[in-house]
Amino acid sequence: METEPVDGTSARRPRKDAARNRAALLAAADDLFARCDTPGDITMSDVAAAAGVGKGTLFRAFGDRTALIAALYAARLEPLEAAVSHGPPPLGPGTPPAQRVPALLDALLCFKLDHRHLVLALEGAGSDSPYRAEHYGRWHELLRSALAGVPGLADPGFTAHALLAAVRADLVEHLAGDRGTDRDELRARLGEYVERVLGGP
Amino acid sequence: METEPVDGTSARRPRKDAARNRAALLAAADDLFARCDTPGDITMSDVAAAAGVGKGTLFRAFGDRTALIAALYAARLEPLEAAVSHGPPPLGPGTPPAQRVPALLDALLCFKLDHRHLVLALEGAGSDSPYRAEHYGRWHELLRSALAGVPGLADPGFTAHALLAAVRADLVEHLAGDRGTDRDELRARLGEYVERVLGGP
DNA sequence: TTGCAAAGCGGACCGACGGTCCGTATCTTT
DNA sequence: AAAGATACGGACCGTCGGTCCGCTTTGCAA
Repeated sequence: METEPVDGTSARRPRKDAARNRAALLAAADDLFARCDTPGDITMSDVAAAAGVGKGTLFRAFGDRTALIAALYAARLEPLEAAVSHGPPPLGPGTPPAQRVPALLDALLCFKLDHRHLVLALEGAGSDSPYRAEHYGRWHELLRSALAGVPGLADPGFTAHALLAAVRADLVEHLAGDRGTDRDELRARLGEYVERVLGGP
Repeated sequence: METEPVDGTSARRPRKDAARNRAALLAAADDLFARCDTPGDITMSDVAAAAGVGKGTLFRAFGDRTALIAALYAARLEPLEAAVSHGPPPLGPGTPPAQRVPALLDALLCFKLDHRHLVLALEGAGSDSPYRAEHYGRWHELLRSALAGVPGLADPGFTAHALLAAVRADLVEHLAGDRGTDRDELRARLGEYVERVLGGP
């Protein structure tokens, strides 16, 4: 006898305490990463303790450290991804490349400025390169397709990689955090740079 | 009574066995990092064992893991740094920026292609960002000063950061290693990109 | 050549961390 | 209410970077 509901999602409703603990863990992790200087300073035990649960619960809920951070990251990134995939211009689809490319990069820069601790934690957590993360692939493809509409660009794929590299979390952290560059100044610098890549005046 | 020689260098000649062991350790580490898939797979004990010395010797000689890798890196980078600081054009000083900037970045790209394992090991080793490494500062300053001679560039400092980001080790690894992009094709793509940044209309 | 400190050696040892396990407690369903 | 399923939690484990200290080697000097 099959009690499984017919909708394709094979996910069963989590138990109430499980859901509550998961939320507590996310909140605790977010808070801890926000306060600390270096993401590496926060241990998994710290997170579990701060959430008031055992370590087993933490690992049961998320699997491993990387997945925990990825879950945090995904939650914060979701509004931006929504704005990009079905929001109004200049981020949403249907915007001419000459406006959309700078807008995308500016949004990404702002996101990294606003969530430095998270992005640093994510890039520092995985032992494997950030380029294998699924969300990088999405952003690259998005930027590549936008760049494809810019006249005179020989290789939108490489250009997309290079532009995304200019807003990498640790570079942003270096400029904004260590060297204390002002947020708006940084945005302006990036804007000038992007315009130059796109092709002048 | 002062037995210290008068020349300012307070470094005492290392003992013969120490020098031999240090060399053996460097060779062993280089070999191991070259063979492995992921730098993280090589432990300090592995290196010591491969060199035929104890772990204490390894840490006595280099201090910690990061320093070991940095020593390897510095040894390999030295010829390039020499070519840049007092070699002939197009790398050496006295080259017009329009030629020197592409040459520098191409040389850096080739270096990272040739020493992928080392650079990945270095960037992956330090828990702190690569931007705090001293050699990054040197390359940034070098590139910045070259870019200062390019007309119409609003902020050579940011541009230098952005261009250096385009040849970061893990991006190069992603393109050349994972996606299997051909070496010369990659160089060509980078060249086009750099020209575009340099040569706005 | 012999003596003797200083320098170096090496591997047992340590603390920390990510991750696992399983007896017990809690929830959900009938 | 009873039973089965699910989750809890913290003791536990393997590994790794790094330290410590008794023993050996080296190089200087008499």
